[in-house]
Amino acid sequence: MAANKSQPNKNTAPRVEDVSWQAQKSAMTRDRILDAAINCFINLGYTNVTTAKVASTAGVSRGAMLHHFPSKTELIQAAVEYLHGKLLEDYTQRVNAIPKSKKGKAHRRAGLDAYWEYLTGDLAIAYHELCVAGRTDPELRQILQSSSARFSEHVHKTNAVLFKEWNDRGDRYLLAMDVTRFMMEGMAIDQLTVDRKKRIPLLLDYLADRLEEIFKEGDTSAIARHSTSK
Amino acid sequence: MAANKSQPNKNTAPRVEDVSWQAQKSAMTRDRILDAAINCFINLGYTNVTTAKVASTAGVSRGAMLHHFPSKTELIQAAVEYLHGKLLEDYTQRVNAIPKSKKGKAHRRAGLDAYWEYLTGDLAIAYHELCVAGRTDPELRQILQSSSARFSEHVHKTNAVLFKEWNDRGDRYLLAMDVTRFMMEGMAIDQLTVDRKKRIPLLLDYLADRLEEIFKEGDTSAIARHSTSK
DNA sequence: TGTTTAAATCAGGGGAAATTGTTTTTTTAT
DNA sequence: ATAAAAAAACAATTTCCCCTGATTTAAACA
Repeated sequence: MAANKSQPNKNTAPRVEDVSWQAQKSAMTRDRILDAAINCFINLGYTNVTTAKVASTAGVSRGAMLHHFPSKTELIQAAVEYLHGKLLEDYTQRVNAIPKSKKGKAHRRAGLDAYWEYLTGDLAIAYHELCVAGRTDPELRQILQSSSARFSEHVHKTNAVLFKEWNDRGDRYLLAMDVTRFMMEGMAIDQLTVDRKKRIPLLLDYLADRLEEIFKEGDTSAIARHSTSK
Repeated sequence: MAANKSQPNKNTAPRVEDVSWQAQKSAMTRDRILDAAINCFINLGYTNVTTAKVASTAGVSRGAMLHHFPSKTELIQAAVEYLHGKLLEDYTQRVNAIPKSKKGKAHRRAGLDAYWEYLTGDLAIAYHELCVAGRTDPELRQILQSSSARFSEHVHKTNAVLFKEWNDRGDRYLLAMDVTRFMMEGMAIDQLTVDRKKRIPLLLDYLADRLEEIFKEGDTSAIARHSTSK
């Protein structure tokens, strides 16, 4: 579950330009620890995470962890950044897994489904929990803010690439992004409390149709109606 | 902010069938404590709430609180039920505050705004936090579940009365309810993290237009489009 | 190749802080 | 005067963070 990197092989003669074996191993346990921290977020919830739990989950001693993260704060900080990275990776991976054969409407619909899978995944749930906890935990809030700035930047760029066919649509693009995001986030959050799985596909269909409406070539009725009602 | 009940008046002669003054006073401090507990949820976050904090917030001693709630669990339990009551009251109050003069589209739009105010209010935010915490706290989860069953029942009935003009619309009614709820919940959650106030009215306008579309008399295109895409 | 050196890892514990439930004392109303 | 309610001090458990000393391992060098 933890690091799926290849084990450093003692028999391969390391060349001088290679990072030393020790450094490799060190980086590996560092990642093991961060993965363990994220798993603790997922399984225990942020408030129940202690350094001891993370260490035991990672399978390292607390003393060992201390070499990488001298204090709990630094551990959390690193874990949040690591989580941001994994979130981005998870998302782009799901989007990239969409068959290239899908075009137009089918492609957009597949994108919605991918986003849904992402949102209801463990990583996104844990991240949401962190945000909620940050409301009353100034230190965590600080960490999240400084880290999420870079994250948002990345997401924005990634989306601009993924949806380059639409991002010259200005307001429509922003509207579609927001509607999708908020509605699906709302659905995902609700999923935590009550099980309404049966209605999910129905609602995704509805949302997909609304997006088609927004992006319909030359049709400005949705926008027009919107701006007049304001 | 706490109890806005009238102080029990010593001069009013209590009749035999009246509850005794002591009982009144006792019930009053009970409510004070529960209000304090909810304020603690709001200000400290569920995980940071301790019995001592609640007592000091309520302005009573811990010993006094023990008379009403012998253990922390019982306090939380009572507070959750109390919160459910206040949520329902908050919501219906906002809806009832809509001027009777508003009809049709304007009425629906006012309903949306009222729901938005409710969702972004302290009570709803605290409740959401409880739900999130319940994911990894079995005891709290239990409490929420047993209490939310009754709550959902109430909400359902209340909505059926509030929106009696539409709840004979079957699927359309359910669709509108879900879309509204999820999109607005998503927006409200996001509000916790980043400040996107500028886009909120825009999105509420869009949502309002979609609801009008759903409820447009005789027009089945939205539903038709939806069910065919399934 | 044998030896040295420095880094990484491990095991355990100290000790402070916080929280909960109990018990005792004081107040208040009947 | 008495019984309920509130206050306050008490006790004991638990939790959790950080540090110290010992051990292993890799790399550096003669």
